[in-house]
Amino acid sequence: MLEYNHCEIEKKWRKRWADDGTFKAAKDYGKEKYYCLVMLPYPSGNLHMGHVRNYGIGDVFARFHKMKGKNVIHPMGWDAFGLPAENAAIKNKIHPAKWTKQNIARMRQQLKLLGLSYDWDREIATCDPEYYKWNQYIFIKMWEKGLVFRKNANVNWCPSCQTVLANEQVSEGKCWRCSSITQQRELEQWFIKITDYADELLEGHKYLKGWPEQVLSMQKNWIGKSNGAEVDFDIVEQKSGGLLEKKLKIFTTRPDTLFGATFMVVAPEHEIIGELKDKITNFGEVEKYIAASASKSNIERSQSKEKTGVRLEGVFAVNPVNEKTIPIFAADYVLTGYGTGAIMAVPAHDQRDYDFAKKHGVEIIEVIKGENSSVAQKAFEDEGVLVNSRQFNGIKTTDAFNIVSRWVEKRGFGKKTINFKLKDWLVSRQRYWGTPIPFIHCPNCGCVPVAEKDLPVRLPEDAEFTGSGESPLKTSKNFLNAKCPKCGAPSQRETDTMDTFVDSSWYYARYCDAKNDGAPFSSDIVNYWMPVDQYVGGIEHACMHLIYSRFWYKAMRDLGMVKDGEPFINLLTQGMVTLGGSAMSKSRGNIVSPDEIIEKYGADTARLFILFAAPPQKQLEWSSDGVEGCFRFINRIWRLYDLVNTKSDNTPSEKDKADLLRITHYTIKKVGSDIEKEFQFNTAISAVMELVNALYSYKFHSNDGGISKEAYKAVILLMSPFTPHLCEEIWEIMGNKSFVSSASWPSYDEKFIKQDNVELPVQINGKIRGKIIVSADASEEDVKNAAQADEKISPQLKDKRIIKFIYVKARIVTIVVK
RNA sequence: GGGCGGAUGGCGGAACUGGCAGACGCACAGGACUUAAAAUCCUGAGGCUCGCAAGAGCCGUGAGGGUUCAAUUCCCUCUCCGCCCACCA
Repeated sequence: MLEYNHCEIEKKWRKRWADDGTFKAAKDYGKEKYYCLVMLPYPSGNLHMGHVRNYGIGDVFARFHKMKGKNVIHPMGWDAFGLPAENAAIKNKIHPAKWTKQNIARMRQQLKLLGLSYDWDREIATCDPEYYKWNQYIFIKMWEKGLVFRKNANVNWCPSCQTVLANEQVSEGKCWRCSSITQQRELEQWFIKITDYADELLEGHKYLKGWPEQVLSMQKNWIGKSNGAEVDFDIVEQKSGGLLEKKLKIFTTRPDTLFGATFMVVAPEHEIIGELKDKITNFGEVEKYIAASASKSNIERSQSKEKTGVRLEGVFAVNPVNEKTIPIFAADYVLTGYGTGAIMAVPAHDQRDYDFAKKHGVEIIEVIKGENSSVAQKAFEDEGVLVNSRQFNGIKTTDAFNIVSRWVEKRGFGKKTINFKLKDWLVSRQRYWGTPIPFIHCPNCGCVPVAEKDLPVRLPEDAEFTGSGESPLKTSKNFLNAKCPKCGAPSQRETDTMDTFVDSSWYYARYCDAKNDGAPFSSDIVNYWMPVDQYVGGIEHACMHLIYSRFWYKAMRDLGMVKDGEPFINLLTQGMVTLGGSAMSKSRGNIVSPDEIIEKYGADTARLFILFAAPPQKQLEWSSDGVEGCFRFINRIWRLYDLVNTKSDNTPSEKDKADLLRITHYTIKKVGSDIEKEFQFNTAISAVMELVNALYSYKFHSNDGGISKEAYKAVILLMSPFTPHLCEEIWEIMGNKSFVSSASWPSYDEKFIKQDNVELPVQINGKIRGKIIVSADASEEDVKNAAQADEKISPQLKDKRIIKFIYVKARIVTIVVK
């Protein structure tokens, strides 16, 4: 056979696969399906080793299950909207669409070089109107269902550029372009009511059996369900002593500590401060504090050790359980976005309240007593028994939660309630390169959705990208001016665009029916392919993308578009490929491109190497050490063809043949289970290496009745998901007319794997003292006799008494002596 | 501060459910082939001590303790590293 020429071989099979349509998903909806999905890339411009790993892993699953006889769908597309394109437009005066299309062309080329088994007919780019039309369509459907609403929210604002900045464009509180100090500014924004699904998102975890525990736990924290109570506190004016109509509603997870509430804290943004303006005697001071905390970034606010705050003089709250009047503070350690934005402070049993109370000289009352507990130095946050709590004294904290909240509820000043950390999804962006939100603002009718027949609302091509002033969409008169769909009055279009997480929340469904121009997809087709059988992507998407998608799918179900509620049944979160400790990314500038390796060694080597280097879930610090080893292994497989077909004068014994048969069948079993169950591609590959090593040391290739030829055939089949071009070439040389990619995965027979005799280590008092060979199904008595008779073991037992004899079947013999 | 992971030779990593730690590969060393080199094939190897050698003994999975005939694996305490969240009441 000729020398292994990766260039020619890989080129040849890329073309053959494309011409043949080998990887097109069949429209045979009666067949068992397998949906293999990899997270679609952002077209940053260049593939890096992290991509190779991600798509290499996906490709192994897709190819493996195709060989297992399933109808596989394995699509690819581009998450093509987003900020970098717009930044490039501002910096380099290139239109975002052009920049994005160039990048896609380049990266598609690189992906194709890797020989990934995609059905390219289903390729999508989220920036195409044919795709984002359906973002708009579904968005309007959600709006009709009451899932979309508008309210005010803060954005980062650069006063010098007069523009809204993304978090990413703000570093250390300064604008990325002009370094001005940024401000917070309130704008009316679009939201999606993901909180309606908070409970279901949590409950749905029980269906996600194939998800890593780590991701489920991260999502659980993110959704952050907590049981507690809302309690109303009356407010009195100090001067008149009169009760005000206004009440202060707080959320607490510790209603059992109500008697220990000695002050109240509201977030600086809390509306009650304005409402009590006339009653607060130090309002000037309070305003100053509010302004000071507004200028702090969230990070500053959260990192400050010091608990700052200001007392609202002239008003008091009344603790409803004991009618005590207690002071009210405004302090920025309380967040406006969580609960009611106000808390009752129980300094004895919450460290943050304790610190604040010490600083501002507020009373600390102990209401929970634990064993040797004391609140002299710090808060006591553990469980205990209620004290100083009137009729509840002596009750355990574990019971008190319910007892106290029921009592509060009966008395009418509060109720049990559930709170989530999960907030509604702010989906509007004041940017150009995203899906236009399809609404029109009419002076008569208000905010009106664009009629379905007029979708998509296309991005205008004449927008200007200066980086300053309002959103580029506002610079296009053609875009901006429109007629009201209801009354026809001259109106203006909404100029906000959608968060790109919208695009990636349902792309997997579009892949199933990617060319549909009458609907986002046909429900029947999606219901055949979905849910995704194996999703592969980075752990960094554990919370945002993987929660938004789950939500979106449930919302589509409630819109009658799909039948189930969970889009991804199994999830593999692959570890990042890092360089210098951080993930490869264009913005960090630590990209290692696969180009050089592909050119020098070929795509098969690149794929094999990244999968062999570590198990898929593990973080991997990049190093090219070992690439040569993988290339060598590929060459070893290549040359093995000649060796296996070489005439030999040696005749194998029955044992030689049985040994080769055993390792062959064992390897088939091992590789299949490593791919399917363990996700351990590195050990799957090393198992094949061992089989190849065994074939090299085997001396009877032509005289064994075809056993070694079968073993070699197994090597080619088992390696084909990892190094497909190489295996196709050898498969053809072996005389096969069809593709190895479409061949059946080999099967194994346990009867060949089972060994007649096993070697057992013999331990005496915890030390290995010898080895014996016994029949695999020998009885404990037989093993004991064999061990005692062994020439190395028997001297060790002399003059000793055997206390214990343990035989772990086919593993180890342990003797304990005295 | 909270949550979730992780730590094994010079390096990447392996070890089923508590059962021979270091599979497989890299790097390294020696040998064969070669005028020579590359490539290839074969062999060796965790550390320490003793021994010319065959071999023998001891130590060894981040540190310390525990359970067990037996611990990389289970329990307790601690250190370091990574990721996510971050004053969540």
